[in-house]
Amino acid sequence: MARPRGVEDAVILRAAVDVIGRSGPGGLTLAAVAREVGLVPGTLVQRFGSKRGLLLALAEQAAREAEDLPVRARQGHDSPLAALEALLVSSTEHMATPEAFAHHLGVLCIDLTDPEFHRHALAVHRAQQRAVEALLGEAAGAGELRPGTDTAALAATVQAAAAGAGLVWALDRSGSLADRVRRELAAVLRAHQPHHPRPEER
Amino acid sequence: MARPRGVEDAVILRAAVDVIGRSGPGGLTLAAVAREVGLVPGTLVQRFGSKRGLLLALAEQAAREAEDLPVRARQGHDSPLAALEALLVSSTEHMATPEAFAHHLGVLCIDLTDPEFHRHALAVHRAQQRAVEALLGEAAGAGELRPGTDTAALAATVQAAAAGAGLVWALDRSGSLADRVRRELAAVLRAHQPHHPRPEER
DNA sequence: CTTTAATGAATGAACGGTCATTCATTAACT
DNA sequence: AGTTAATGAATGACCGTTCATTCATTAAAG
Repeated sequence: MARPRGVEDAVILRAAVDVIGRSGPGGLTLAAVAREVGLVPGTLVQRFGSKRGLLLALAEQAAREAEDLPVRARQGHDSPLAALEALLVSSTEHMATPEAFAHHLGVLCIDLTDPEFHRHALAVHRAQQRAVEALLGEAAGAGELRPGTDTAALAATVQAAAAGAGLVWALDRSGSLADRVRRELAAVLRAHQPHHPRPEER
Repeated sequence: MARPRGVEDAVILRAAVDVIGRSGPGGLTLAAVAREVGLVPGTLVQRFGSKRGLLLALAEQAAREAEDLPVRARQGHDSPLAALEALLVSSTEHMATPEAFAHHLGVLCIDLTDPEFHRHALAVHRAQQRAVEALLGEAAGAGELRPGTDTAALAATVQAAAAGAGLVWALDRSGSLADRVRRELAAVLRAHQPHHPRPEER
Protein backbone atom coordinates (compact mmCIF):
# COMPACT_ATOMS: atom_id res chain seq x y z
CA MET A 1 0.00 0.00 0.00
CA ALA A 2 2.95 2.28 0.28
CA ARG A 3 6.43 2.72 -0.99
CA PRO A 4 8.69 -0.08 0.19
CA ARG A 5 11.87 0.69 2.05
CA GLY A 6 14.83 1.04 -0.17
CA VAL A 7 17.26 -0.13 2.50
CA GLU A 8 16.62 -2.59 5.31
CA ASP A 9 17.16 -1.82 8.96
CA ALA A 10 19.81 -4.51 9.14
CA VAL A 11 21.82 -2.79 6.43
CA ILE A 12 21.74 0.47 8.33
CA LEU A 13 22.86 -1.21 11.54
CA ARG A 14 25.71 -2.89 9.76
CA ALA A 15 26.69 0.44 8.27
CA ALA A 16 26.74 1.97 11.74
CA VAL A 17 29.14 -0.73 12.86
CA ASP A 18 31.32 -0.07 9.84
CA VAL A 19 31.43 3.62 10.57
CA ILE A 20 32.41 3.01 14.18
CA GLY A 21 35.11 0.64 13.05
CA ARG A 22 36.48 3.09 10.53
CA SER A 23 36.24 6.41 12.37
CA GLY A 24 35.84 5.39 15.99
CA PRO A 25 32.90 6.08 18.25
CA GLY A 26 33.48 9.81 17.93
CA GLY A 27 33.02 9.59 14.18
CA LEU A 28 29.69 7.87 14.49
CA THR A 29 27.28 10.52 13.28
CA LEU A 30 23.89 10.12 11.72
CA ALA A 31 25.17 11.90 8.65
CA ALA A 32 28.03 9.42 8.28
CA VAL A 33 25.75 6.41 8.61
CA ALA A 34 23.20 7.91 6.25
CA ARG A 35 25.86 8.66 3.64
CA GLU A 36 27.09 5.07 3.94
CA VAL A 37 23.72 3.67 2.87
CA GLY A 38 22.71 6.46 0.52
CA LEU A 39 20.16 8.06 2.77
CA VAL A 40 19.81 11.32 4.61
CA PRO A 41 20.19 11.92 8.36
CA GLY A 42 16.54 12.79 8.88
CA THR A 43 15.43 9.45 7.50
CA LEU A 44 17.37 7.60 10.15
CA VAL A 45 15.74 9.65 12.87
CA GLN A 46 12.31 8.99 11.38
CA ARG A 47 12.96 5.26 11.29
CA PHE A 48 14.77 4.75 14.60
CA GLY A 49 13.30 7.62 16.56
CA SER A 50 16.65 9.12 17.44
CA LYS A 51 20.35 8.43 17.35
CA ARG A 52 20.02 6.67 20.67
CA GLY A 53 17.26 4.56 19.12
CA LEU A 54 19.56 3.45 16.35
CA LEU A 55 22.32 2.49 18.77
CA LEU A 56 19.76 0.76 20.94
CA ALA A 57 18.55 -1.27 17.98
CA LEU A 58 22.15 -2.29 17.46
CA ALA A 59 22.49 -3.43 21.04
CA GLU A 60 19.18 -5.27 20.90
CA GLN A 61 20.23 -7.08 17.76
CA ALA A 62 23.46 -8.15 19.40
CA ALA A 63 21.60 -9.43 22.44
CA ARG A 64 19.12 -11.29 20.24
CA GLU A 65 21.83 -12.88 18.16
CA ALA A 66 23.63 -14.00 21.30
CA GLU A 67 20.61 -15.81 22.69
CA ASP A 68 21.24 -19.13 21.03
CA LEU A 69 24.98 -18.95 21.40
CA PRO A 70 25.11 -21.89 23.82
CA VAL A 71 23.75 -24.27 21.17
CA ARG A 72 25.23 -22.58 18.13
CA ALA A 73 28.74 -22.63 19.53
CA ARG A 74 28.76 -26.40 19.71
CA GLN A 75 27.83 -27.00 16.10
CA GLY A 76 30.41 -27.99 13.56
CA HIS A 77 33.09 -28.98 16.02
CA ASP A 78 34.26 -32.40 17.03
CA SER A 79 35.08 -31.80 20.64
CA PRO A 80 33.64 -29.28 23.12
CA LEU A 81 37.07 -27.82 23.75
CA ALA A 82 37.57 -27.23 20.05
CA ALA A 83 34.21 -25.50 20.02
CA LEU A 84 35.23 -23.44 23.02
CA GLU A 85 38.39 -22.33 21.31
CA ALA A 86 36.48 -21.33 18.20
CA LEU A 87 33.88 -19.47 20.25
CA LEU A 88 36.49 -17.41 22.07
CA VAL A 89 38.43 -16.68 18.93
CA SER A 90 35.38 -15.51 17.08
CA SER A 91 34.06 -13.52 20.01
CA THR A 92 37.31 -11.65 20.38
CA GLU A 93 37.80 -11.25 16.66
CA HIS A 94 34.43 -9.64 16.82
CA MET A 95 35.97 -7.38 19.41
CA ALA A 96 39.29 -6.60 17.89
CA THR A 97 39.23 -6.60 14.12
CA PRO A 98 39.67 -3.14 12.69
CA GLU A 99 35.95 -3.23 12.24
CA ALA A 100 34.75 -3.98 15.70
CA PHE A 101 37.60 -3.35 18.05
CA ALA A 102 35.76 -0.10 18.44
CA HIS A 103 32.32 -1.65 18.14
CA HIS A 104 32.54 -3.51 21.37
CA LEU A 105 34.69 -1.06 23.29
CA GLY A 106 33.06 1.91 21.68
CA VAL A 107 29.48 1.00 22.38
CA LEU A 108 30.68 0.06 25.81
CA CYS A 109 32.35 3.26 26.81
CA ILE A 110 29.85 5.58 25.23
CA ASP A 111 26.76 4.03 26.60
CA LEU A 112 27.43 1.76 29.55
CA THR A 113 26.02 4.50 31.74
CA ASP A 114 22.69 4.06 30.01
CA PRO A 115 20.72 1.31 31.78
CA GLU A 116 19.18 0.04 28.55
CA PHE A 117 22.54 -0.40 26.90
CA HIS A 118 23.95 -2.00 29.97
CA ARG A 119 21.07 -4.48 29.98
CA HIS A 120 21.78 -5.61 26.44
CA ALA A 121 25.53 -5.72 26.88
CA LEU A 122 25.05 -7.83 29.98
CA ALA A 123 22.70 -10.16 28.11
CA VAL A 124 25.37 -10.79 25.50
CA HIS A 125 27.93 -11.44 28.18
CA ARG A 126 25.67 -13.83 30.05
CA ALA A 127 24.82 -15.76 26.90
CA GLN A 128 28.47 -16.21 26.15
CA GLN A 129 29.10 -17.29 29.71
CA ARG A 130 26.39 -19.92 29.44
CA ALA A 131 27.93 -21.15 26.21
CA VAL A 132 31.38 -21.43 27.74
CA GLU A 133 30.01 -23.20 30.77
CA ALA A 134 28.04 -25.67 28.67
CA LEU A 135 31.08 -26.52 26.60
CA LEU A 136 33.23 -26.97 29.67
CA GLY A 137 30.55 -29.13 31.25
CA GLU A 138 30.46 -31.36 28.22
CA ALA A 139 34.23 -31.52 28.16
CA ALA A 140 34.23 -32.57 31.79
CA GLY A 141 31.65 -35.23 31.07
CA ALA A 142 33.76 -36.53 28.21
CA GLY A 143 36.78 -36.83 30.43
CA GLU A 144 38.64 -33.98 28.79
CA LEU A 145 38.85 -32.20 32.10
CA ARG A 146 39.95 -33.48 35.44
CA PRO A 147 37.14 -34.90 37.48
CA GLY A 148 35.91 -32.53 40.13
CA THR A 149 36.64 -29.43 38.10
CA ASP A 150 34.43 -26.49 39.02
CA THR A 151 33.26 -25.68 35.51
CA ALA A 152 31.36 -22.57 36.57
CA ALA A 153 34.42 -21.00 38.13
CA LEU A 154 36.56 -22.13 35.23
CA ALA A 155 34.11 -20.58 32.77
CA ALA A 156 34.54 -17.20 34.44
CA THR A 157 38.31 -17.55 34.27
CA VAL A 158 38.20 -18.58 30.63
CA GLN A 159 36.02 -15.66 29.67
CA ALA A 160 38.18 -13.18 31.54
CA ALA A 161 41.29 -14.59 29.88
CA ALA A 162 39.78 -14.23 26.42
CA ALA A 163 38.50 -10.72 27.06
CA GLY A 164 41.85 -9.73 28.49
CA ALA A 165 43.70 -11.17 25.52
CA GLY A 166 41.55 -9.07 23.21
CA LEU A 167 42.06 -5.96 25.25
CA VAL A 168 45.80 -6.38 25.45
CA TRP A 169 45.99 -7.13 21.77
CA ALA A 170 44.17 -3.88 21.02
CA LEU A 171 47.17 -2.12 22.52
CA ASP A 172 50.02 -4.32 21.46
CA ARG A 173 49.19 -5.93 18.15
CA SER A 174 51.95 -8.44 17.73
CA GLY A 175 51.05 -11.70 16.08
CA SER A 176 47.51 -12.69 15.35
CA LEU A 177 44.75 -12.10 17.83
CA ALA A 178 43.43 -15.60 17.34
CA ASP A 179 46.80 -17.06 18.24
CA ARG A 180 46.97 -15.02 21.38
CA VAL A 181 43.47 -16.01 22.44
CA ARG A 182 44.24 -19.66 21.81
CA ARG A 183 47.43 -19.37 23.81
CA GLU A 184 45.67 -17.83 26.79
CA LEU A 185 42.94 -20.43 26.66
CA ALA A 186 45.52 -23.19 26.64
CA ALA A 187 47.32 -21.58 29.57
CA VAL A 188 44.14 -21.45 31.60
CA LEU A 189 43.03 -24.97 30.73
CA ARG A 190 46.42 -26.59 31.19
CA ALA A 191 45.98 -26.95 34.93
CA HIS A 192 42.61 -28.62 34.50
CA GLN A 193 43.39 -31.08 31.79
CA PRO A 194 43.86 -34.64 32.88
CA HIS A 195 47.25 -36.01 33.20
CA HIS A 196 49.47 -34.50 30.61
CA PRO A 197 52.43 -34.22 32.91
CA ARG A 198 54.80 -31.58 31.65
CA PRO A 199 58.51 -32.37 31.26
CA GLU A 200 59.61 -30.94 34.58
CA GLU A 201 57.03 -33.00 36.41
CA ARG A 202 57.93 -36.48 35.42
CA MET B 1 58.49 38.56 37.02
CA ALA B 2 54.98 37.87 35.99
CA ARG B 3 51.68 36.83 37.30
CA PRO B 4 51.89 33.28 38.63
CA ARG B 5 49.42 30.64 37.61
CA GLY B 6 46.51 30.33 39.92
CA VAL B 7 46.08 26.64 39.26
CA GLU B 8 48.73 24.07 38.44
CA ASP B 9 48.67 21.90 35.33
CA ALA B 10 48.46 18.82 37.49
CA VAL B 11 45.27 20.07 39.09
CA ILE B 12 43.71 20.60 35.69
CA LEU B 13 44.69 17.12 34.53
CA ARG B 14 43.25 15.58 37.66
CA ALA B 15 40.07 17.56 37.08
CA ALA B 16 39.86 16.18 33.56
CA VAL B 17 40.04 12.64 34.92
CA ASP B 18 37.32 13.46 37.43
CA VAL B 19 35.07 14.80 34.72
CA ILE B 20 35.56 11.70 32.58
CA GLY B 21 34.81 9.52 35.57
CA ARG B 22 31.67 11.44 36.41
CA SER B 23 30.17 12.14 32.98
CA GLY B 24 31.93 9.67 30.72
CA PRO B 25 34.19 10.44 27.78
CA GLY B 26 31.36 12.18 25.99
CA GLY B 27 30.97 14.62 28.85
CA LEU B 28 34.60 15.64 28.76
CA THR B 29 34.41 19.20 27.51
CA LEU B 30 36.81 22.05 28.04
CA ALA B 31 34.00 24.00 29.66
CA ALA B 32 33.38 21.22 32.15
CA VAL B 33 37.05 20.90 33.06
CA ALA B 34 37.42 24.67 33.32
CA ARG B 35 34.39 24.94 35.58
CA GLU B 36 35.83 22.21 37.76
CA VAL B 37 38.94 24.25 38.52
CA GLY B 38 37.37 27.69 38.42
CA LEU B 39 38.74 28.74 35.07
CA VAL B 40 37.34 29.47 31.67
CA PRO B 41 37.59 27.28 28.55
CA GLY B 42 39.81 29.69 26.67
CA THR B 43 42.44 29.52 29.39
CA LEU B 44 42.81 25.80 28.97
CA VAL B 45 43.33 26.20 25.25
CA GLN B 46 45.93 28.90 25.85
CA ARG B 47 47.82 26.67 28.30
CA PHE B 48 47.58 23.30 26.54
CA GLY B 49 47.27 24.49 22.96
CA SER B 50 44.08 22.60 22.31
CA LYS B 51 41.80 19.99 23.77
CA ARG B 52 43.92 17.31 22.19
CA GLY B 53 46.94 18.92 23.88
CA LEU B 54 45.29 18.59 27.26
CA LEU B 55 44.40 14.95 26.69
CA LEU B 56 47.90 14.33 25.38
CA ALA B 57 49.39 15.85 28.52
CA LEU B 58 47.23 13.43 30.46
CA ALA B 59 48.51 10.46 28.48
CA GLU B 60 52.10 11.66 28.82
CA GLN B 61 51.72 12.00 32.55
CA ALA B 62 50.35 8.46 32.76
CA ALA B 63 53.25 7.13 30.72
CA ARG B 64 55.75 9.04 32.85
CA GLU B 65 54.23 7.82 36.09
CA ALA B 66 54.32 4.25 34.82
CA GLU B 67 58.04 4.36 34.07
CA ASP B 68 59.22 3.31 37.48
CA LEU B 69 56.42 0.86 38.03
CA PRO B 70 58.76 -2.13 37.95
CA VAL B 71 60.60 -0.90 41.05
CA ARG B 72 57.70 0.83 42.73
CA ALA B 73 55.48 -2.21 42.57
CA ARG B 74 57.86 -4.23 44.69
CA GLN B 75 58.03 -1.78 47.56
CA GLY B 76 56.12 -2.38 50.74
CA HIS B 77 55.40 -6.04 50.12
CA ASP B 78 56.96 -9.08 51.68
CA SER B 79 56.88 -11.45 48.75
CA PRO B 80 56.96 -10.78 45.02
CA LEU B 81 53.67 -12.57 44.51
CA ALA B 82 52.00 -10.39 47.13
CA ALA B 83 53.38 -7.38 45.29
CA LEU B 84 52.07 -8.79 42.02
CA GLU B 85 48.63 -9.21 43.46
CA ALA B 86 48.61 -5.66 44.77
CA LEU B 87 49.85 -4.31 41.43
CA LEU B 88 47.11 -6.02 39.49
CA VAL B 89 44.43 -5.01 41.94
CA SER B 90 45.47 -1.39 41.88
CA SER B 91 45.91 -1.33 38.12
CA THR B 92 42.43 -2.67 37.56
CA GLU B 93 40.91 -0.53 40.28
CA HIS B 94 42.39 2.27 38.31
CA MET B 95 40.46 0.86 35.39
CA ALA B 96 37.17 0.06 36.97
CA THR B 97 36.27 2.36 39.82
CA PRO B 98 33.39 4.63 38.93
CA GLU B 99 36.05 7.23 38.40
CA ALA B 100 38.28 5.53 35.94
CA PHE B 101 36.37 2.68 34.44
CA ALA B 102 35.76 5.34 31.85
CA HIS B 103 39.20 6.89 32.12
CA HIS B 104 41.03 3.87 30.82
CA LEU B 105 38.40 2.61 28.42
CA GLY B 106 37.35 6.11 27.49
CA VAL B 107 40.76 7.46 26.60
CA LEU B 108 41.34 4.18 24.84
CA CYS B 109 38.35 4.15 22.60
CA ILE B 110 38.32 7.84 21.84
CA ASP B 111 41.91 8.18 20.92
CA LEU B 112 43.56 4.86 20.16
CA THR B 113 43.40 5.83 16.51
CA ASP B 114 45.73 8.71 17.24
CA PRO B 115 49.34 7.49 17.00
CA GLU B 116 50.51 9.74 19.83
CA PHE B 117 47.92 8.43 22.22
CA HIS B 118 48.60 4.90 21.19
CA ARG B 119 52.29 5.43 21.91
CA HIS B 120 51.66 6.54 25.46
CA ALA B 121 49.05 3.90 26.16
CA LEU B 122 51.47 1.28 24.89
CA ALA B 123 54.20 2.69 27.12
CA VAL B 124 52.00 2.27 30.16
CA HIS B 125 51.17 -1.24 29.14
CA ARG B 126 54.79 -2.17 28.56
CA ALA B 127 55.87 -0.70 31.89
CA GLN B 128 53.28 -2.78 33.64
CA GLN B 129 54.37 -5.83 31.72
CA ARG B 130 57.96 -5.29 32.81
CA ALA B 131 56.79 -4.94 36.40
CA VAL B 132 54.81 -8.16 36.26
CA GLU B 133 57.68 -9.99 34.65
CA ALA B 134 60.17 -8.72 37.21
CA LEU B 135 57.96 -9.84 40.07
CA LEU B 136 57.43 -13.25 38.52
CA GLY B 137 61.14 -13.55 37.92
CA GLU B 138 61.87 -12.81 41.53
CA ALA B 139 59.20 -15.25 42.63
CA ALA B 140 60.75 -17.92 40.46
CA GLY B 141 64.15 -17.18 41.93
CA ALA B 142 62.72 -17.48 45.42
CA GLY B 143 61.25 -20.86 44.66
CA GLU B 144 57.68 -19.64 44.70
CA LEU B 145 57.21 -20.84 41.14
CA ARG B 146 58.06 -24.14 39.59
CA PRO B 147 61.55 -24.29 38.18
CA GLY B 148 61.60 -23.89 34.44
CA THR B 149 58.60 -21.61 34.35
CA ASP B 150 58.58 -19.28 31.36
CA THR B 151 58.06 -16.06 33.28
CA ALA B 152 57.74 -13.93 30.15
CA ALA B 153 54.87 -16.00 28.79
CA LEU B 154 53.32 -16.22 32.22
CA ALA B 155 53.51 -12.44 32.57
CA ALA B 156 51.47 -12.01 29.42
CA THR B 157 48.88 -14.46 30.68
CA VAL B 158 48.72 -12.75 34.06
CA GLN B 159 48.24 -9.35 32.52
CA ALA B 160 45.55 -10.59 30.15
CA ALA B 161 43.74 -12.28 33.03
CA ALA B 162 43.76 -9.10 35.09
CA ALA B 163 42.63 -6.92 32.22
CA GLY B 164 39.91 -9.39 31.37
CA ALA B 165 38.73 -9.53 34.95
CA GLY B 166 38.40 -5.76 34.96
CA LEU B 167 36.57 -5.73 31.67
CA VAL B 168 34.14 -8.43 32.70
CA TRP B 169 33.55 -6.73 36.02
CA ALA B 170 32.66 -3.52 34.23
CA LEU B 171 29.73 -5.41 32.76
CA ASP B 172 28.75 -7.68 35.58
CA ARG B 173 29.54 -6.00 38.88
CA SER B 174 29.01 -8.77 41.35
CA GLY B 175 31.32 -8.86 44.33
CA SER B 176 34.36 -6.67 44.59
CA LEU B 177 36.63 -6.09 41.65
CA ALA B 178 39.69 -6.70 43.78
CA ASP B 179 38.39 -10.11 44.80
CA ARG B 180 37.74 -11.06 41.24
CA VAL B 181 41.19 -9.97 40.11
CA ARG B 182 42.79 -11.91 42.95
CA ARG B 183 40.76 -14.96 42.05
CA GLU B 184 41.83 -14.85 38.41
CA LEU B 185 45.44 -14.32 39.38
CA ALA B 186 45.29 -17.33 41.66
CA ALA B 187 43.69 -19.42 38.93
CA VAL B 188 46.44 -18.53 36.49
CA LEU B 189 49.27 -19.06 38.97
CA ARG B 190 47.93 -22.31 40.39
CA ALA B 191 49.42 -24.41 37.64
CA HIS B 192 52.82 -22.85 38.12
CA GLN B 193 53.12 -22.96 41.85
CA PRO B 194 55.33 -25.66 43.21
CA HIS B 195 53.82 -28.76 44.55
CA HIS B 196 50.58 -27.92 46.21
CA PRO B 197 48.85 -31.01 44.93
CA ARG B 198 45.12 -30.58 44.94
CA PRO B 199 42.89 -33.22 46.57
CA GLU B 200 42.08 -35.09 43.41
CA GLU B 201 45.75 -35.46 42.55
CA ARG B 202 47.06 -37.30 45.51
C1' DC C 1 -8.62 -0.70 -17.19
C1' DT C 2 -8.30 3.85 -15.54
C1' DT C 3 -8.42 7.08 -12.07
C1' DT C 4 -8.12 8.58 -7.47
C1' DA C 5 -7.10 8.40 -2.67
C1' DA C 6 -4.32 6.85 0.97
C1' DT C 7 0.07 5.65 2.97
C1' DG C 8 4.54 5.39 4.17
C1' DA C 9 9.48 6.46 2.49
C1' DA C 10 12.61 9.79 1.63
C1' DT C 11 14.16 14.45 0.93
C1' DG C 12 16.30 18.94 1.90
C1' DA C 13 16.39 22.95 4.16
C1' DA C 14 16.37 25.02 8.54
C1' DC C 15 16.71 25.33 13.72
C1' DG C 16 18.74 25.13 18.17
C1' DG C 17 22.32 23.84 20.77
C1' DT C 18 26.96 22.62 21.95
C1' DC C 19 31.67 22.99 21.66
C1' DA C 20 36.50 24.18 20.49
C1' DT C 21 38.92 28.01 19.38
C1' DT C 22 40.24 33.01 18.73
C1' DC C 23 41.13 37.57 20.25
C1' DA C 24 41.18 41.95 22.29
C1' DT C 25 41.13 43.38 26.92
C1' DT C 26 41.87 43.42 31.85
C1' DA C 27 44.06 41.92 36.10
C1' DA C 28 47.92 40.44 38.91
C1' DC C 29 52.39 39.97 39.87
C1' DT C 30 57.78 41.35 39.93
C1' DA D 1 56.83 49.27 33.50
C1' DG D 2 56.80 44.98 31.70
C1' DT D 3 55.38 40.36 31.52
C1' DT D 4 52.26 36.68 31.93
C1' DA D 5 47.62 34.87 33.47
C1' DA D 6 43.09 35.07 32.94
C1' DT D 7 38.86 36.80 31.17
C1' DG D 8 34.64 37.00 28.43
C1' DA D 9 32.59 37.77 24.40
C1' DA D 10 32.47 36.32 19.74
C1' DT D 11 33.06 33.01 15.92
C1' DG D 12 32.50 29.19 13.13
C1' DA D 13 31.76 24.54 12.62
C1' DC D 14 29.26 20.44 13.49
C1' DC D 15 25.47 17.66 14.85
C1' DG D 16 20.92 15.94 16.18
C1' DT D 17 16.45 16.89 15.28
C1' DT D 18 12.24 18.90 13.11
C1' DC D 19 9.15 19.70 9.42
C1' DA D 20 6.91 20.73 5.27
C1' DT D 21 7.15 18.60 0.95
C1' DT D 22 7.87 15.24 -2.82
C1' DC D 23 7.75 10.63 -4.51
C1' DA D 24 6.66 5.81 -5.18
C1' DT D 25 3.50 2.33 -4.35
C1' DT D 26 -0.78 0.00 -3.47
C1' DA D 27 -5.78 -0.38 -2.78
C1' DA D 28 -10.12 0.91 -3.82
C1' DA D 29 -13.69 3.30 -6.87
C1' DG D 30 -15.52 4.37 -11.22
